[in-house]
Amino acid sequence: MYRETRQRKAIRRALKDAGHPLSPNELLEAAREHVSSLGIATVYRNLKSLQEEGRIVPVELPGEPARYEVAGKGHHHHFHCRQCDKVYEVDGCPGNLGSVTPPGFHLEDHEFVLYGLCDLCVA
Amino acid sequence: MYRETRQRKAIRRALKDAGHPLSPNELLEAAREHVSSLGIATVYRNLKSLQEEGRIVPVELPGEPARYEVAGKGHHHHFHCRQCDKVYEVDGCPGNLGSVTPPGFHLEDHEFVLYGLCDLCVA
DNA sequence: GTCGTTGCAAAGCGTTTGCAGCCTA
DNA sequence: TAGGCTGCAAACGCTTTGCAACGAC
Repeated sequence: MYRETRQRKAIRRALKDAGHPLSPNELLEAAREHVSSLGIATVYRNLKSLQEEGRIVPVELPGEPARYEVAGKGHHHHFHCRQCDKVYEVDGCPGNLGSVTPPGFHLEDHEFVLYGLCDLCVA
Repeated sequence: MYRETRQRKAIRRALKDAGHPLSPNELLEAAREHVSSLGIATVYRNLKSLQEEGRIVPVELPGEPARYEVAGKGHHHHFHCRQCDKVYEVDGCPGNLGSVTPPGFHLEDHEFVLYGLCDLCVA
């Protein structure tokens, strides 16, 4: 159904190579290394279709534009470095969620974001 | 330093009366009940100055426009109802954060968002 | 050759800013 | 009365959409 164009390949490859969530703009710059004429509209369109296919998932952090990462990584959360602005995956989950859910509320999902300095910026 | 204008009063009152975080637009509609000529630019300007004064704090949820609540409530998190789109405060905190922080990283803060149905929407 | 895809430019949408007149202190 | 504040409209940055040309199948 979806065609494998040069642009689409470049976008998927850039996302995979990055290893951490990328914003549309970061993705544009990265993918332009392979397809220099790439336009931002194409990035958005492909992000949308890749999401619909389930190949990537949005990583939405409070007050930040959405970033995207490859799907299928299992339950995890993110660490946002205040210095370099990169977003890292963190495995595991604090759990203990029922204890903070108000009575009568139905909990379906949760998001969890850590803020601080990554190992590179600590040094 | 800051003048207590009708607009400013209406905005602060609307925020206080709501009892839960409001978006700029929700705030505009609520505050217009008292000052019908109120403009959205004034809402944004007052939100900014009230923040600088420390009277309100932004509540930023992933993928959502910022909402605002009155400051001074102590450590808490939020529950976002998927049905009515309201945001509620939840007291307490799962804790156990150190266990998910990657080695070498310096944890300074965290955000935590619950998703599901509020008690009104469950019923 | 078909028809989905691309790049450009224009349109949207939420937020910010410039400016002349207004109103609080 | 002075200078901060307001409302309007224009500007802004990010995202989406319209359209004609392009290119994967």
